[in-house]
Amino acid sequence: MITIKDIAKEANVSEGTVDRVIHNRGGVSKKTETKVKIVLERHNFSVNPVASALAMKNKFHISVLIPEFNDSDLFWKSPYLGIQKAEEEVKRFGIQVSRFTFNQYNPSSYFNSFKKLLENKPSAVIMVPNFSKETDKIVQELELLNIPYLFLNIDIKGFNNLTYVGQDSYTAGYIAAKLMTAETLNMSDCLIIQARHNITKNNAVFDRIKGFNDYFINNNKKIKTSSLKIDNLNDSIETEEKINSYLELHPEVKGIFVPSSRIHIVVDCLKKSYLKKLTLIGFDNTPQNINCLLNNTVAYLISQKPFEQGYESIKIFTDFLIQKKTPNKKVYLPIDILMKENVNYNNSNQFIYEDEIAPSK
Amino acid sequence: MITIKDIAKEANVSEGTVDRVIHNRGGVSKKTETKVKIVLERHNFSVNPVASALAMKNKFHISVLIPEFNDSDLFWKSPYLGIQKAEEEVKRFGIQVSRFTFNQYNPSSYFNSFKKLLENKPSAVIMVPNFSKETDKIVQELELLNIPYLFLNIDIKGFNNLTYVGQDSYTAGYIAAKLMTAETLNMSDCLIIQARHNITKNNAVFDRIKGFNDYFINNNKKIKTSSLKIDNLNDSIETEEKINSYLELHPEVKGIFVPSSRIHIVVDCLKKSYLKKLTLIGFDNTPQNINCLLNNTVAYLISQKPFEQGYESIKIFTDFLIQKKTPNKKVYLPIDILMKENVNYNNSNQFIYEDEIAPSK
DNA sequence: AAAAACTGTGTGTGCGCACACGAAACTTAA
DNA sequence: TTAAGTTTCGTGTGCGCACACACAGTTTTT
Repeated sequence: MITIKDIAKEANVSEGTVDRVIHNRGGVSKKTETKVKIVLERHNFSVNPVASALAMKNKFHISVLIPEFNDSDLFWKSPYLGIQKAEEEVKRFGIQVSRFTFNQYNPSSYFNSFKKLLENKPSAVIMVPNFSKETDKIVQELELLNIPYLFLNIDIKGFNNLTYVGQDSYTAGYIAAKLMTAETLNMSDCLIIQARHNITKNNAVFDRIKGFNDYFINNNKKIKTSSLKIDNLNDSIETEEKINSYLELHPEVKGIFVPSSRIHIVVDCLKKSYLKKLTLIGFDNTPQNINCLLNNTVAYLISQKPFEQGYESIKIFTDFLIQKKTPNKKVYLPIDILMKENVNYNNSNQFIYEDEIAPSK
Repeated sequence: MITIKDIAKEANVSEGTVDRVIHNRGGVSKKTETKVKIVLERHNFSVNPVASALAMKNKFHISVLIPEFNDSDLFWKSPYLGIQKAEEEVKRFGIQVSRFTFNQYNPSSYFNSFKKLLENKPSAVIMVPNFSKETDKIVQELELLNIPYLFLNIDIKGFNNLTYVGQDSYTAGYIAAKLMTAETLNMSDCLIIQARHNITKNNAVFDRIKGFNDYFINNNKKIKTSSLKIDNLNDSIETEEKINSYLELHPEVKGIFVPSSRIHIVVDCLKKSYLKKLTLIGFDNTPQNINCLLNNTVAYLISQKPFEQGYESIKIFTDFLIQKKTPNKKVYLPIDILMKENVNYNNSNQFIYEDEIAPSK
C-alpha cells in the first residue's frame, strides 16, 4: 500500500508538498505541482482514510434536513434510522452528523429548520426538497457558501445537487400496475386514490401514477383507471365517505392503487365487504402498512428502501468528503416488492447484531 | 470520546497496562487488572477502531472458501464481487482477504482448496459448505485451531458456525408459489424441474420445494405439483427431450418452477409454443436468467442477493475481529422478487460511483 | 540598497492505539 | 547475603496523515 511518503520520495519533494497538492491547499509552484500529480496519477494514489480520519479528528460535519415523524406517519423514521446507523459507522472517521427536522406540510417550518442548520456550518447537506419554492432559496444560499448538497427521496430537477438518492418513481408505478394486472386477472377497472395536496407538491406521486397508467397503455391491457382525490387523507370521515360511495357507484373496480404511504388509511376506511373483493397495492413499509400485508388486506407494498436511502446518503457524502469520490448523478435504490411472505425479511440487514432489536418472525 | 490515555490516568497506571488489560495480554497483577477493569466499565470504553487499525497494519486475515464460477454458471460471481467490494472497504482497517475456489461438483476439490486455505493461517473463514461429509472434517480442523467460521449461502445445521448469511429458502419457495398462483390464475398444475444431484447435496433446493408445496396446502389452492428430475441439467439434449415430452403428456401444466439458478437452461430447451403458454419462475439474478426476464420468457426470479451475501459476510467478520461484535445466529437477507421492470435497479448499489460500470437502463 | 512582504518548500508534532523493549519490584536459588 | 530469575509495569516508537510552523529564496516597497 503506497503512502504519501513514497510519493514524496519518488517526486523528490517533501511530504508536506505532496499533502498540499493532494488537498489543493495552494502554495505550490506549477512545476512541482504537475511533477507530484504525475506520480500520484501513476500510482493511482488515494489517501488512507483511516490515517486521515485519525489525523483530522472531527473535521467534517454533515447536516440532514428531513421531515419529522410521529406515530401516525412513521415513514420518515426509516431514513432517520438509516442515517443513524451510518452515523455510527462514520463517526470514527471524523464525520459528525446533525439532524434537523421539519413539518412536511409546513413550508416555513422547512425553511426555518434550514436556517438553524446553517448556523452549524455544515460541510455538506442532505436534504429532502419537499417544497420547491423554499428549496430554490435554500439551494441559493448553499451554493453561495459552496456547500455541497444532495437530494434524498424526492427528486427535483434543475439543481446542482451532488446526486439524488431514492427511487425511480415512474418505474415503481409501472411495476405496481403489473402486479395489479396479475392479481385482478386482467379484466377490471382500477381506482387510484391520492391526497389533493400531493398533486402539486410531491412529484413522486405524479410519476408513480404516470408509470402506473403507462403500463396498461404499453401492454394493451384493457384495464381502465380513474382517480379519486381526497382533500385530507387523514380525515377519516371524509375519506370513508368518498371511497365507499365511489365504489358503490362503480362496481367494476377490482383494484385500488394508493401511490403514497397512506394505504393503511384507505384500509381503515373501506367496508369489510370491499376489503375482501378488492386488490390493494400501496407504497412504503411503515408499520401500519406492513400490518395490512400481514392481515391480508393489502396485496403488495412497494418499498422505497427508506432505511437504505438514509444510510447510503451518509456513506456517499463520507466518501465524497474524505476521498473525493463523486457519485453518479442518480443513485436509484432497488424497487422492493413486499408481500405477506417476504416482509419479515425486508429489514433484516438493519438488525444484524445481537444487541439490536431482532425482527419478529 | 474517551481514550486509553484517559483511562490510564484515571486508574493511575500507564497506557501500556490498560492496553494489556483490554487485550488480555497477561502480565498484569490481579489487583491492577480489576482496578483498570472497573474504570473501563464505568466509561463503557471501546477502542477507537480507526486508531487501532492504523496501528495494527494488516493484522487480520479472512479467508473465503467459495465455488468457482465460469461463463456457464455465473451465480457465484456475485458473492465474489460482493466480497471484493467489502474487501476494498476493510483493507485500510488492516483486514486482508484471500479467496479460495473449488469446483462445486467435486468434493475433493473442496477439501483440497481448504487445505491450501489453511496454509495461509487465516484469522477467520467464510465458507460455502457445499458437501456435508467434507464440511465435517473441515470444521473439525477449524475448531481445533480455534478459527471462527461462518456459513455463506448454504445453511447446514449442527455446527458452531459464528452465523449463517443467506436466504431463508423455505420462505423463498413459498413466495414463488404465491407468485405462481397469481400468474396462472389459481387453476392449473405446476411442474418442478430439478437436477438429480441436488436432491441430496443442496438442501436449499429441498427447502424451496417444500415451501413451494406448502403454500398450496396452507392456502387451500387446488394447484397440483409434480417433479421432474433430470440427471444433468447441463446436458441440453437430455433436458430438452425430457421436458418437452413431459409437457406433451401433461397439457394441464401451466407453470414451471425451477428451484435453482438453471432456469435459463429450461428456457433454452422449451419449445417456443410452450414458452408462450407457460409461466416460469426461477431463482437467482445471473445474466442469463435476467436475460430471460427481459425477453419475457421468465415471469419472476427470486434473488438471493448474492452480492450482499458476500459483502455482508466480510463486514460481519470485520466487526467481529476488530470490535468483537457478535452477529445473530442467522443473518437472513431480503427475499428479492425480480421481474422485467425492476431488474435494472436490482444491482444499483453495487455501482454507486462514476468510475464503476453503471447499470444499463 | 536595505527592509519588508511574499512565495515555495521542508520539518515537526500529534491523532489513538499496538507492541517491543527495558526497568523496577519482587521472588527464588545459591 | 547476593546473584539470578520472574513478575509487573512504564516508556518509546511507529502506523499514515493533517496541519502549524520555520526558513530559505524571491519579489516588492521604501
